[in-house]
Amino acid sequence: MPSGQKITLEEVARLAGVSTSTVSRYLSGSHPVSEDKVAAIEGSIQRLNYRPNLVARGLAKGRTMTVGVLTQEIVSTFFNAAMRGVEDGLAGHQYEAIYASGHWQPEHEAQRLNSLVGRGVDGVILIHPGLSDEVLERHAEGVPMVVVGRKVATRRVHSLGFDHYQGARRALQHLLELGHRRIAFISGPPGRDDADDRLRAYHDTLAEAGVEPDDRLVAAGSYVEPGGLAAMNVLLDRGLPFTAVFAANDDSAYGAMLALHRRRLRVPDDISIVGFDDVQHSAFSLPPLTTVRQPLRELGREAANAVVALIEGRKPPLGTVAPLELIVRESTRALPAQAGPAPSAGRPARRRA
Amino acid sequence: MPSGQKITLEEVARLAGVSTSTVSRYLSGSHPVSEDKVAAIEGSIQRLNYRPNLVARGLAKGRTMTVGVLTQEIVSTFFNAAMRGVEDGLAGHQYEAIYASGHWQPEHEAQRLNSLVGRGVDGVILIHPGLSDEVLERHAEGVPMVVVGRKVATRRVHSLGFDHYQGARRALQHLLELGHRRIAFISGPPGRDDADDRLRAYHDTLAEAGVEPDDRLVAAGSYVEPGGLAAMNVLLDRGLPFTAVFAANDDSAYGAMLALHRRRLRVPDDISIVGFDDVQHSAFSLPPLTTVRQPLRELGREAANAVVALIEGRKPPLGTVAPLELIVRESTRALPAQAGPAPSAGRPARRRA
DNA sequence: CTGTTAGCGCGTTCAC
DNA sequence: GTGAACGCGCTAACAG
Repeated sequence: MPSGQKITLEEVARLAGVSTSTVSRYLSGSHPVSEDKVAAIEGSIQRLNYRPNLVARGLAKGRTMTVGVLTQEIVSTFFNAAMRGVEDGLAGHQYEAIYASGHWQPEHEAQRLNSLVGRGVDGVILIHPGLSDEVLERHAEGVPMVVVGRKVATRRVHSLGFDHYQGARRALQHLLELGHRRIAFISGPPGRDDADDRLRAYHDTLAEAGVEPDDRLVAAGSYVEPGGLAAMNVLLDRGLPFTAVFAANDDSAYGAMLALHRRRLRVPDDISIVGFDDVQHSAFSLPPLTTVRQPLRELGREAANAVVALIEGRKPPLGTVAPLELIVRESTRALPAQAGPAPSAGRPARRRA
Repeated sequence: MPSGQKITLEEVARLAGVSTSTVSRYLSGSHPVSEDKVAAIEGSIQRLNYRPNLVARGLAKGRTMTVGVLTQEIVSTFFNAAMRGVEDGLAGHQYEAIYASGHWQPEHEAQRLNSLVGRGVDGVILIHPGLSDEVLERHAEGVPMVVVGRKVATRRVHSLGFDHYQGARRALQHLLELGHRRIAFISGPPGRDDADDRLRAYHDTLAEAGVEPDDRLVAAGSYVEPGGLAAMNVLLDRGLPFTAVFAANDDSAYGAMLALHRRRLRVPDDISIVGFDDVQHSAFSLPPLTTVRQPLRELGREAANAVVALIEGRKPPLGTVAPLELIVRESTRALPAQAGPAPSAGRPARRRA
């Protein structure tokens, strides 16, 4: 009795002694169906182990009840947190997500986007897209679109994101409050909004605190561990003293911490370090990392609600995006006020032998 | 001239002055089409910015050129490595992947699987499924199915996986070669094949080396950091000396390392530790973790090739799955042969104050 | 409430 | 080579 596979609505109808429309109506609940027919239909469905063909349904209705989610990398704890949020959010409604990734290549990304649309998704969510605003705008003509992680200067695409500038300021203020003055910065890939925002916050916050900026305290990272490691080495090799580092993201911080470890510098005893993102691992690194938490899952959830709203013709609730929060753990500590109360000169970091 | 959205094959045909069949043939390349018509069609497609409706195509052909990938968590560096491999592998053929996750709940998993099939995927890849062999077998009647990470005792579903037993043995041998004898083990969730294999390897390998097993040196972890942390605390609290720990996976190792750190025990000076998985972060932990690498991406690629073969009626190439490899980094070190050459008694770990 | 008739957009015979 | 039908499985508009 285990079914082969392809049972159609028609067979169910025949066995139940009704028309296909009746079965269809029963399935969708769009119109009332008499008690006895319902019973017959349910029995029929059971015996045949019928499962509706979503493809056919999609063609007929013009809607597939799916939304496409396009990220840069499926393989990334970072993106995934957002994806998980999208899953959560969609589950509440009747939609399902189908994912695709652009692998940081705009052309590939565009192609995947086309594929998603061709596949009939009712809406799309782009997480940190690399495509230009114009390209996005054009595509948005065809499907409801919401962009996560970047402001898109275009109505017609709904964009959602955090205030990285404020988040970064919190990190810097924390360091400042701990008495640090010589604070280095490991940047993210230049050109990306979020990376630029964090850099800007670095400059502004220090300036406001009366710390004169020193570009030699800034090194370029790449948002991944090897970049953080290299950047820290550059910083150390320049020979300028500093007592704390703000890394543009957690992964960079990990790379930097390894570089420090290699030179026998300890965190936070010799150098304090704060990251950005609060990826899953950050609560368990050695030492646990002080960082700025991005509630990505929540953001993903918001995004899901927004697309669904867009799809159903409502206007998406304006971003109630939570503010970025500083999570203080153990990679930062107050600068011992040993060399007098002078706040303008931190204790220089020890250099390698 | 930017299109609204829904241009159909028919419109393309009309504008090109040919029939829909001709356009269809041009698109699929199934039959030759005359030069001039080709030109007209191409022009028409360009001007209209036509994109085929994959849903309709799927209905008509009965194939959607997609394979469903079902994992436990989208949000997991571990699963994702395999997913990335699947993406790679599928890219080579014409297929695309659509993902879904079961969140460790078999019912949910079954439901998602149904949804994938209903959505018309031509095949499915299940990564570490929680569903029983019987359930899998039943579903496999409908779609080509390949299971990754678990042996399914059933023809009809093709399963692919690593030899965790051998991998774990390598880890233990490494520790043994370094002179360790008192080796603790932090297990994974009991009942899972891979976890059980690793535990078995622990017992066997030590026994073969003439080390008498001591169950008090085994603590239950859960494959996630908090579990590793708790397990290590249990181990330490038991008061038995040990000089090395084998953690059933990297995340457990991280938790364990944090526990050690809290008690001022250093890795590898006081305790050596080896993990399992080699997740991305492991090359950058402090210290970088010695671990057993699972080439998941390769495995994912194999899985992709296997489904495609199954779908196209060929028989999948028998698993050429690479052996697990030990990656020696800095979390393990030779036991200083201080207390004489006696190999049967390691230096006890210091206990907390 | 329910059966009948049309399509949804595209692939695929079948004749020409 | 090419066009005219028909059908994939299901929903929707139209009569009863």
